[in-house]
Amino acid sequence: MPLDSPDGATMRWSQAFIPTLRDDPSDAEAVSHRLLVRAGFIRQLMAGSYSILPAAFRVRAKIEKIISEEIDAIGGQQFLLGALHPSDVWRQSGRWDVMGDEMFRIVDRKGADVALGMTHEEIFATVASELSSYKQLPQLWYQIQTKFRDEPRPKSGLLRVREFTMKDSYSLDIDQDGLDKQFEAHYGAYLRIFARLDLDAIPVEASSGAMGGSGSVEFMVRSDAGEDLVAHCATCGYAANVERAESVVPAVIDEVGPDTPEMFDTPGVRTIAALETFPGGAAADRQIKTLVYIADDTPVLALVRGDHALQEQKLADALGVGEVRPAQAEEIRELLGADAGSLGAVGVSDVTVVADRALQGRTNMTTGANSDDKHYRGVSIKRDISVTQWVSLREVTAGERCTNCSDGTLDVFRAIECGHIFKLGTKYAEALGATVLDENGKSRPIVMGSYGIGLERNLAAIVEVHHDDKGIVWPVSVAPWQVAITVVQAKDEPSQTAASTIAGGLEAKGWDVMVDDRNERPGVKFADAELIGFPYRITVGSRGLDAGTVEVVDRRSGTRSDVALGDVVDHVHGLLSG
RNA sequence: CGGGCUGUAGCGCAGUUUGGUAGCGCACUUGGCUGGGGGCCAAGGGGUCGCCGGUUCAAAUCCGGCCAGCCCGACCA
Repeated sequence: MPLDSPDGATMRWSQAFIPTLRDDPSDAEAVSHRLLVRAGFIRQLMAGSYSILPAAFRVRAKIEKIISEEIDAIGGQQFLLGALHPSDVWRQSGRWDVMGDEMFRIVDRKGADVALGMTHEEIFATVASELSSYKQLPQLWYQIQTKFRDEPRPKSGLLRVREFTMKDSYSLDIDQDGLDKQFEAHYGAYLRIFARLDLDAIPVEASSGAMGGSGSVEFMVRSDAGEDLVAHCATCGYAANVERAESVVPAVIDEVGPDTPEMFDTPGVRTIAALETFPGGAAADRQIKTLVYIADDTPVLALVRGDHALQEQKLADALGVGEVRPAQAEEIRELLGADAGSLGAVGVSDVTVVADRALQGRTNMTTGANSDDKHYRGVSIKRDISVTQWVSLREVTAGERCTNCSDGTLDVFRAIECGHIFKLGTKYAEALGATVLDENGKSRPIVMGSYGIGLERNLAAIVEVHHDDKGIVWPVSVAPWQVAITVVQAKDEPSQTAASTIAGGLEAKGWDVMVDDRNERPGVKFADAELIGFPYRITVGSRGLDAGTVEVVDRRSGTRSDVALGDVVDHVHGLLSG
């Protein structure tokens, strides 16, 4: 029996609302967006908000069921919290300001600030304040509920929206050890969920970003429609978001250089590349790139090798701030007295200088002199620059050596973030007063973790991964209907009768069946079935019935086989169960 | 928020340069012929041309403002 749908059901296409389109929608770029609209699963209401039509609702319901089964299996208790949040809990955690424009805010009739929930740490922590003893821990709480985020740029259909459903769970423990255990439990549950969704999700090290906390793993599904970049080593399996990824940087052998830096004229030179070709300049890997960023209103200098790119999230993480932004031209001039293109950190004090480790110990380097059209050569970093903090700041690129194993190289590819798990720690419990007494009668904040999966994004990711030039190819586990029965001649009574009999047999075995009884041309029905992506299709026509057979088509492989009418239910049941 | 582009029937589009009262394909309705890969014939229905204002005898078309959507970038638990 199929676990996913113990109660099979039959739908007649002539009664169904599945508005398929003959042409691709003009505004859809991503494959999943194009196919989900065209196959009649979704319609856009506004930017970042979609109507889920019946076929998509069925898929979403199956995804939801798989997720809740796996979270229940690790001890989850399901809740349903409000989507409307009072501002004060967000103020208590400090995120009322941090979230900025991404939070939808409304004012109620009394003039009070209210938010539409974008995540629920604050609310679960509020509920958790009723816990009073360590004996009540651990707890694992979750819900499946709508989140609202006013994304600056919704895109790619269901992949990036402003209103979506998320399964978010929260672990509550007395200590870090308990958190680690629940984190591991989620890690396993997530791998099982993605396996059942037929998504090849790679767990990767990630930045915790504005969530805070110590540990963070993203589950990434490789796809060109993805918005994240993942560095992956096929040899050892190392995988990390480029926001965190590291790689081996071959050492550059420097000359010792002069005793002090030498300033020299570089008229018109404003870029690393220009200085490479300038007489008396230097190769990019012998230059120091100096970037000015603003972190929490404070300027900082970020130093990377001339041929390396700064990873902004790494800088933000190093500084312990939510985000950093490049300084404006005026801010740069005010700070260093020169324009971008002639900047350097030599002799700079009173400013935080964060440098990439690839620069450690380098000598005889070239960098800007904080005076337009002038650079220094012969810069020895240890001697000439006061570095506040040495960290990894550079963004890895494909083809570089893996840091985790001796002989692997890194591949960098786009991926969809299908799930994300965080070790939050005590931040929210402390802010909202969720404390319990430990065995010594001492009050301690609850240690929390939070774990999210976006339902519609996963639905879209499945389409991104499972489709061909004819349409979607749903995995059996989440197909809106696992079988379509195409009645070739709708007016042929024996065909309709045979289709109903087969549908009844499959339904009794727990499968969801769509009978295409529409009075359409066969070609239309075949094309629609392929577009929508039923895993198996049975063709019932007078030609076959005369010989006592129907045709079974496997959507994925395209394999067709004639099966005796009396055997087809068992045959297809076998295919679906295998 | 910067850059690019687009709003005309349910969907895909033409018409805008050069102002003259809206058109094509698909879809839809009715009837008929068909019937194993988007078939054919005939007759129909459907549009405040994104919105507001202006110019003009006359605006889808020209001018001004606004709104919405898409793509790239910034941004993004």
